[in-house]
Amino acid sequence: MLDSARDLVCEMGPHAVTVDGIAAAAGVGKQTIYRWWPSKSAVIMDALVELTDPVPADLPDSAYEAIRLQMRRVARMLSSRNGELIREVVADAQGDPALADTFRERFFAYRRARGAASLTRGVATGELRPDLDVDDALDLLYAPLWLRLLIGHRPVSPAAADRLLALAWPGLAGGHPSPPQGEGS
Amino acid sequence: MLDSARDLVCEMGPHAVTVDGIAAAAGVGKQTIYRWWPSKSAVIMDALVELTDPVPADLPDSAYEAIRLQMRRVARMLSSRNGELIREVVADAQGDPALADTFRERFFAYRRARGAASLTRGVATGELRPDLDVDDALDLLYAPLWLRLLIGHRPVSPAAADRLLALAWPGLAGGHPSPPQGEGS
DNA sequence: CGATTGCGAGACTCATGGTCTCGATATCGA
DNA sequence: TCGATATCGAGACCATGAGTCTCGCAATCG
Repeated sequence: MLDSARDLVCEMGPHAVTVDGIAAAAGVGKQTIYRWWPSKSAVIMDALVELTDPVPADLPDSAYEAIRLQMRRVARMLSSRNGELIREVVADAQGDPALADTFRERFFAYRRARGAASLTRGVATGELRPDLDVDDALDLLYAPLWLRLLIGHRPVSPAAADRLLALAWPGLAGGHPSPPQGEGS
Repeated sequence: MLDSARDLVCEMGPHAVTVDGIAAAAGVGKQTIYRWWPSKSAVIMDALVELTDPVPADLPDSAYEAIRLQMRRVARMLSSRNGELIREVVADAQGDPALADTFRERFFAYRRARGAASLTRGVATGELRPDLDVDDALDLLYAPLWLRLLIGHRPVSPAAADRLLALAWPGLAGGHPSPPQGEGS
């Protein structure tokens, strides 16, 4: 039933999702939904967490290629119908701190950890600069994709992922570690 | 009155803003609000556009410093109360394409153009690589700040802006233009 | 075969965006 | 000065959708 709810949520558009709609589509009573989930947002959250694809497992040895693959995967996910779910949850999370926490902990952080692993490995193998701040690097690489989903100013595509990685890479790999004139205020 | 509405919107939290609330706080009737704006979201949009700070005008000659200053300014804005307005608008924009368009055109693109100018100038002066894709670079630099506002996984601070710029800089300035093994699929 | 429980269905409450109406006030013309 | 008209605050009203309560049916259990 959790599955059926998830699928049925995906059926409809991003904002056309109502609890009545979910209940009707799933062939259950609204009360039954509220028996398991505390709120509509929680349902969508669970649908989101459900679709967490199984670990990709076999990543290339090259950190660059591994990260590229992960970025492409994220781009694909964000541009799929699942992206609509994410937009919905993120929208609801503004002004609902509890939901925001849940989203960060159960979805965002999980994916982020996977990306962090590749970066950490890259640091270990020397492909990435030893003093790399992994969190900053993750933001640099993935935030553009996420923002494109949320703002819609540009398309989220695997090609965009490739370009962004290529653009950011020298900084991550360890070109001259310090820019022009240092960075203190 | 447009101003008063803006201020009063800022008074309240991000999601605690209701049209009745705005009307009451502004000391006007709801109808009067709907005389000027088509929807609640439009009111907040206008409040947002209103606070577009006047052009900073004097930027340092160094592209790096100019961009750094702009990023810090954005970080400050996003972490101010105006950030709350933005969160509200972006949230509403999910599932309201018309509002999303308006936001992109009247707020996002405007700010983006300012950032693009600095980048373009940096390309002209040779500080940035000649083949730089300005749009990609803008995403790389600013998206992390925006995403931190919207997801809240990390704080939006001027220090973060500095770190992100420093991290991205080698790629923008023109370290080895192509990463390890090209970038074709 | 009867009692109890589970659940679909849908009525109900409440909040909020958006519309309609009224009455007071302020302006304009005579 | 006085009446007509327009403006606007106030708030009633409607629609929608989240979340709760109630009912009745049916399946299970004793």
